[in-house]
Amino acid sequence: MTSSHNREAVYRAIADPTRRAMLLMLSKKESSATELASPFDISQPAASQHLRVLRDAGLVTVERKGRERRYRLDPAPLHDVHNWLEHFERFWNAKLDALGNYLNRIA
Amino acid sequence: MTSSHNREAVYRAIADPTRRAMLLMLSKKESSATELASPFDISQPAASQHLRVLRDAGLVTVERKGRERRYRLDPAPLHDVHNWLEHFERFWNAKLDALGNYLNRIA
DNA sequence: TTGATATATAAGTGAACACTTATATATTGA
DNA sequence: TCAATATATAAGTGTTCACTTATATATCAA
Repeated sequence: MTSSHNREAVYRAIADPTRRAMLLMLSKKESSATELASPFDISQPAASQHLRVLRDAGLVTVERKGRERRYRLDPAPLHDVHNWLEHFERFWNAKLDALGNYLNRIA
Repeated sequence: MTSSHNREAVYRAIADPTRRAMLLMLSKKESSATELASPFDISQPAASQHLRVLRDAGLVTVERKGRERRYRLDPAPLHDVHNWLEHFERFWNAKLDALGNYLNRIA
């Protein structure tokens, strides 16, 4: 169980606002497919397809529970994105520093 | 100049590996379009189109310099992505904590 | 001025995307 | 057993994407 997920798939998965919202919902509580679909004005299959993309990206796990599927967040793949972003962190820190300096100068 | 950039555009921009690599290049040094295109096995217009997407997302700025265009990173829009990711940070911290506990237990 | 260089835009193409309706499958409860 | 519920998959469609070649524009250098 190498937890090997396509690194590309994560970026693709979070590129869609509906899927990002679903992930946010799952960060609050695990949910059924129906619950995850309910806030969105899309058909049930459309929601199911979004959940599939999230599954393929390794961002959620599913467990059958009666006739429901309980979806649970697996945030691990998001770590890749976070790590990538860290390459840029010093830049916006620098910008904020520059702003801070400027504010100090005029204050 | 409200620096208002489409929030969606950022996620779309970083969804492509070539564009992510370009952003990484620009985090090292500002570069011309040709320099940015050179590592990739794509046509000059394809690279130019990628740069356009990055521009539209507000991730780069351009300055004409003779017959070159100097591209410079503007990491600000990435902050949105970073902020969004922070909703999940506690989860992977929790996971790492659990791992840490486990390691402590067996060590 | 003319040719080379740097870059962008236009137009076209195939693949991927997000969605739909229709249908299949499994589970529950009457 | 049968109808309702929960979900996934299949098939089709219009849009977006990443790419190509062709072309336009601006600058530089001879």
